[in-house]
Amino acid sequence: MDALMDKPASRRRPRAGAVASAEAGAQEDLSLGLLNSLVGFHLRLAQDASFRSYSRRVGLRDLKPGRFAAMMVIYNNPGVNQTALGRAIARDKSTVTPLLQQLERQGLISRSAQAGDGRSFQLHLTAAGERTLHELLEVALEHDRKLDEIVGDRKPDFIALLKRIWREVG
Amino acid sequence: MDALMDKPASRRRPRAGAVASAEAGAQEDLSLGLLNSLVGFHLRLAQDASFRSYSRRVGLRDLKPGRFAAMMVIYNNPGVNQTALGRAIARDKSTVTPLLQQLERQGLISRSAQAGDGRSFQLHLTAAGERTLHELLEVALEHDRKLDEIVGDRKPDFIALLKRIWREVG
DNA sequence: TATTGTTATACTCTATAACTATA
DNA sequence: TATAGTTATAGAGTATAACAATA
Repeated sequence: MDALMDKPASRRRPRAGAVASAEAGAQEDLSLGLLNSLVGFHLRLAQDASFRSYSRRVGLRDLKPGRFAAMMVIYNNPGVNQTALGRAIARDKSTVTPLLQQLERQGLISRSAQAGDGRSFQLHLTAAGERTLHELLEVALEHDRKLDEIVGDRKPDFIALLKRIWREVG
Repeated sequence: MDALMDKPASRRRPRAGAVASAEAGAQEDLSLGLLNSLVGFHLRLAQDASFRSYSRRVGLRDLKPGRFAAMMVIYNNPGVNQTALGRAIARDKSTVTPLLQQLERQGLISRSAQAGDGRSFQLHLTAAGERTLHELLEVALEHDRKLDEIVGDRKPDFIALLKRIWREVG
């Protein structure tokens, strides 16, 4: 198993400061070793970069990815309840509650009692919510267009892989 | 732009409870609409799933992905300083500090003053650190093997895409 | 008993800004 | 002035567990 621990021999004990003094663009200068071949590591960095980029774009108009996803699901599944929504976006119901409370306070969604079941709410977007979603969608698509440029025609394949990871690794 | 907002007509106003009553495996039952074609959304879910899976595996032995990545970089770049390390793993130096303090307290890394520059530390793994990294690496590889199964021979391509996202979208 | 939603609580990760000490 | 590292602080996001109302 020691092959796992191999690192470039020339790096074993570099003269002091050789690596440490690399300043700008350091991430290219540093060796990542095996880290470089781990899907999980790159998944983390890519997601991180994508998230930050989206946040920057959407920044002024407030609203974060989690809320955007929630609104999309409500839009596409009017009347859905909180628990099912949570499952759809892979978040616990206790995470969903404050999210929806905020959206409701902002007048973007409505929560109405369900006829048959007194425990659930039916979730709907308000007119204002649809307008907001519309704007957010444009920002999201603009952001994703940037990703599209990178992914190109491998996009369907790429998304299929990400879906399988989500479903099979979780 | 209204094509953006299209949703399945049959879902426009489902009879009450139709969607909300879907319980197990709800994420397949709910329509994600355009969300489904956004790279960013799937990136988020896939990363999330991968992270949770890794945490579960490594759980008992403590230590999270961020720390693992830091140890890998130190291992592969002995003598690196904290700022450069931060850049390599895409984290601010103020995020790196407590991380390294903990690793030092646990005897996994050493921080020694640098000859030429009194401001920097040189980071090295201790013998215990190398042993721990070795174990963690096995867990990480085991985890990544699961991802490998999914990605298959598209792995180089897949990683290349993730890297480009990280570098170009950030 | 099981489920929906709420709350209390706590934890992890992260960054910004202000600081010290060096350069 | 500029850089390395630390600290104080704050904020996002999340989950677990206990709970009330309802099924």
